[in-house]
Amino acid sequence: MFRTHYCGDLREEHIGQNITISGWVNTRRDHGGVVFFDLRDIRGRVQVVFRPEDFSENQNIFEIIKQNVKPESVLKIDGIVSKRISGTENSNMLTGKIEIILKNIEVLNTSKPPIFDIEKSRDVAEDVRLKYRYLDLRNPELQDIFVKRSSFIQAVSEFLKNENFVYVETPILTKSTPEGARDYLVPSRIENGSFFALPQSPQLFKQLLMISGFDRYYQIAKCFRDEDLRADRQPEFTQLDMEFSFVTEDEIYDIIDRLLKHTFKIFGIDVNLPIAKISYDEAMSKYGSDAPDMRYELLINDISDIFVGTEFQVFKQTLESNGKILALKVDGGASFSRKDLDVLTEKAKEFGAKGLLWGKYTENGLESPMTKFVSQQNIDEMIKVLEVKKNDLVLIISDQKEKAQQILGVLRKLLAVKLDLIKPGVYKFVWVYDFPMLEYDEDEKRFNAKHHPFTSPSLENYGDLKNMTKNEILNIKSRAYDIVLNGTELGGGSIRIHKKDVQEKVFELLNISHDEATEKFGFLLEALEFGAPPHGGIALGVDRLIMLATGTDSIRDVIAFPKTQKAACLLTNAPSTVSIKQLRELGIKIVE
RNA sequence: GGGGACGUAGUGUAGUUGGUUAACAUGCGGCCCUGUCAAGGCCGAGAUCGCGAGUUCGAGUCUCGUCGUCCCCGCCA
Repeated sequence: MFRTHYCGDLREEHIGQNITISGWVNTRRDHGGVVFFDLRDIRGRVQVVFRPEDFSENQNIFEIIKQNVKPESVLKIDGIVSKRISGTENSNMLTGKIEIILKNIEVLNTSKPPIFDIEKSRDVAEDVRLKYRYLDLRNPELQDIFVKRSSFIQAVSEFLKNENFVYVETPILTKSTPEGARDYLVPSRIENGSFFALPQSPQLFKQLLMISGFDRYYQIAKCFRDEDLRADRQPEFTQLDMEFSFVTEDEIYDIIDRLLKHTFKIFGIDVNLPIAKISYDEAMSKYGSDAPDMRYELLINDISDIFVGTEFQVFKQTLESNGKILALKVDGGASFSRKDLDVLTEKAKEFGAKGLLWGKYTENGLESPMTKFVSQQNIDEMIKVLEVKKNDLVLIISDQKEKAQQILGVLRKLLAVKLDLIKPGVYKFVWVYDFPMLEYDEDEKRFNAKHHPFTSPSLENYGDLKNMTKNEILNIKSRAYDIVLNGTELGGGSIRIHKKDVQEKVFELLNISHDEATEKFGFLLEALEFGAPPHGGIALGVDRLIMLATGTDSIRDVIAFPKTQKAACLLTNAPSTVSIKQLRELGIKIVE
């Protein structure tokens, strides 16, 4: 038997017991006579004491202690749990009041010196960590994240079982639908020249499951998108995917609210219900983002009206081309240095701003590059409307509405960090609803679905699409919603289209021809004709959720074997070349 | 596709305006040490400064290229 207890579970209550533990040597403290070492397993670590006086009959053990009690070797220890000598307790360890008096030791395996210090692995360069990920994952902090991730999934299953959800697995080898993200493709051996695609989401399958009558479905679904990576984006990620029949938005909000409250307890986070709701338009105009961070105010203001009739060319041109003049008032920001303002300006330009206007309100009035061009009356009014106080800073972007909102949204986040407005341990959820159904792609000169093409429009009677103007079409809202946590989109969903004629009309709007729609989604359109129930659903990004809930800032910390920014696995060296034989079977030739 | 940061013993870092023996910590090896918990003390080994060109009497340091890791823009319905 390898163990009677886990190392990390031993406490004062076990004092006097003969126990057996197995684990890895964490640190060794050799005093020449008495030797201490910590043994570590998934539950924690405990101090083992080797007392030479106990082994005067057994010289062999001295050699074992010397040679094999080394970092990361794997030992089985028989011993007695003892209360530590008064004054030698370690309050930093959960097992710090006791220690194990070694009676017998068995070396289960040796270890080369680890590439890096396990307990400090998070300070090591990431490529080294990823190459030796199995060592990195011995770090208790990382293990804790994965244990919590596991508890989260278990709590989800428990909760959804009580709500009558059925767990169904959908295919990984599926059909390419080149809408949205780039697909990962898998060549077919049976039919050379044909390809499967890995799912970007189980979207269509879960809708089919609703048509099959499963009523409520969920899945912990692996999804794949062949797009460039970010700190919060991996090519392969996990979604908690759900779909409901006979459901309205409010019922979905309610279940997700309760699901989040239930599962966030695992992270020691209390979620206040109901979760707040904000319309897309309000989120954009106040927060400059469709994923507003509600942990701080710093709201965007529209000051266009003040400058109607101004001779200041920047504002004048914006207003003439139906743009907006938007402002952020930054409390105490007048103390920003020239360099601070340059950084903000650079950031604004990175996101497409033509420039960033600023004004510091000081003893001498407004100090700003625009005072030369704007009337004092306008400035006074702006100060009044924005309630600018002495020592405040005003940042102004004058541009097309959406762009100005987006840029100030970015600056808002930057300023919140700079001004330390974000208090640790605060978790603010918000639902965003009433999304526009479509957005216009300037490059391709066509409409794209903002959510996806199966999202129900919110208008019951959206009339003859052919007679609608571009602006009217852009004003159609969809029955889509996102759940946002601390300024990060955790997930999104929608009430789907369950009528064939509506789905066809939407395809038409998206400039997807009848033939194309039949080719790509014919199976769905046909299924909609066989009694598809009204349905809707949502998917939550599990990796992002765990990332936020555990306070890590990289998605790679919550994925056991993540990919690098070039989508490679440094541990296995994937992707890699394959044999000519494999390629021949697939009918694939590599072009140089 | 684009912008930026970084790359020096196993690991984490320092290395001045280019100057001859590349430093420190930790880890590793040896010895000493009976209450430590990042144990301590002494000794020792360990680096073609990511790779390749170039400038120079001389390059870790400057230039160009290249590879890799990270952050961001585009992209991610």
